[in-house]
Amino acid sequence: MPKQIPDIVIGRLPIYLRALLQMSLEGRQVTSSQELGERLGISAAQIRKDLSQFGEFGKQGTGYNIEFLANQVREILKVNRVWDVAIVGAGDIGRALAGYNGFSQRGFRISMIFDAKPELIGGQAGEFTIKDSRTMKEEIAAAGIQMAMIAVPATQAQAVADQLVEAGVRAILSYAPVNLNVPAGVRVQNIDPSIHLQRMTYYLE
Amino acid sequence: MPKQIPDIVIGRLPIYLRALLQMSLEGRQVTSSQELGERLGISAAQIRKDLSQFGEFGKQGTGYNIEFLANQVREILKVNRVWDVAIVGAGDIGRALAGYNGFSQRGFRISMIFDAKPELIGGQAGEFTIKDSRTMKEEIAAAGIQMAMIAVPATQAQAVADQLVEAGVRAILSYAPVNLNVPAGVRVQNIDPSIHLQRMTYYLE
DNA sequence: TAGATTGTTAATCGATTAACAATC
DNA sequence: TAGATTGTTAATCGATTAACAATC
Repeated sequence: MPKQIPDIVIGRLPIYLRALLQMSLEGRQVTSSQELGERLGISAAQIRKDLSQFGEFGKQGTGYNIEFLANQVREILKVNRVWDVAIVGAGDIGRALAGYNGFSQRGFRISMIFDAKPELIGGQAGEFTIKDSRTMKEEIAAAGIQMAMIAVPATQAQAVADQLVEAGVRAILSYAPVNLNVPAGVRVQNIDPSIHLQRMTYYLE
Repeated sequence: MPKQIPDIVIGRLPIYLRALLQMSLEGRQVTSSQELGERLGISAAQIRKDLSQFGEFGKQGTGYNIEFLANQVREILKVNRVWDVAIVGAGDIGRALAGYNGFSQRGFRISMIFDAKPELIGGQAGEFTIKDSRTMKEEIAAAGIQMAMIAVPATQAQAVADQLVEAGVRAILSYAPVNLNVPAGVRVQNIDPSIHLQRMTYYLE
């Protein structure tokens, strides 16, 4: 059995990766846990500890080669490959996601978009033709797609999630402002701007 | 000095509130820490512990009155009032946010939207006229706005954040895929779909 | 009353930090 | 070599859970 890595550590790796990519864009070759920590507001010790769960990626005295470390983190996170992602819902958010070109550099490729509204089906969203969500389950299953983003109204989200799970999806990023219940083995991440705003008002006057 | 509440507790309160609102919509009057916990995948003990940081909101033997508890949580989070929020960036995401009607029930009101592109300035985004971002700092300061959402390209985000801080904004929800550095006392939340997706691929095969 | 559920304490569990030998 | 920084251990800190008296 492989060593059990805390989920909170997994959650920080994408942040590290994003910072490494930015440093790389700035033309930097090498960094240190201290520098990375200062940029991210995370302690240097924590960064070293997190990375040490997976191997030894640095050199004493000099730090980490940025390109090398980025590749290692990509490998750990399994984003050194391309994941097909389905979008469900072709409203404002679904279309914004379909047109977003930031996914490809990060390991993802939008592969289908679905909606239930007859007036949207057959229309365009980014470079995709919007498909009928009645065919969703079989198309996703046939394509072997494991990841999906939900951008449908709150009232529809649970039903969509259920169908996605039946189709074999095991990772869901939901923009619907409701809690989704899924079986063990299926991961869910939520994006709800109101929730994020409400996390901050407590500290305001 | 008021008791110091862990940020992780504050982070769960909006989740509780959202679940309470949903129960309320379902016509329910009363719930228990156990029921709430089952819906959210959180232990009942944790919910009781979290709430007990702020007061005694339940009744032994019966549980919590949903409407009452929701109001208490709103008060704790300070979303029993309306917060004006500025949007910076009128691309796909900014316009989706400007047109989103879910904010008003959750304590927020979009009040302005800005962009730097001449061809967008003066145009419409939802019910708003897009303003010139050169006037952003003074308009936000004049209106006393404390919250903003950033929906500009990654390359612009830090400069925008700096201006927002200068204008008096103290809570920023950023959709730009970069880490923002802000002074102490300013809170930042990030929404980056790639980061959320990358948090899940580790668990896939 | 009997049953249910809270609020809270103490115990457990897990995450973060400090410190430093190893070494580039 | 001297200085810097890693990887790792042990100590600290903080969060979660279990358990139960209080009480509705």
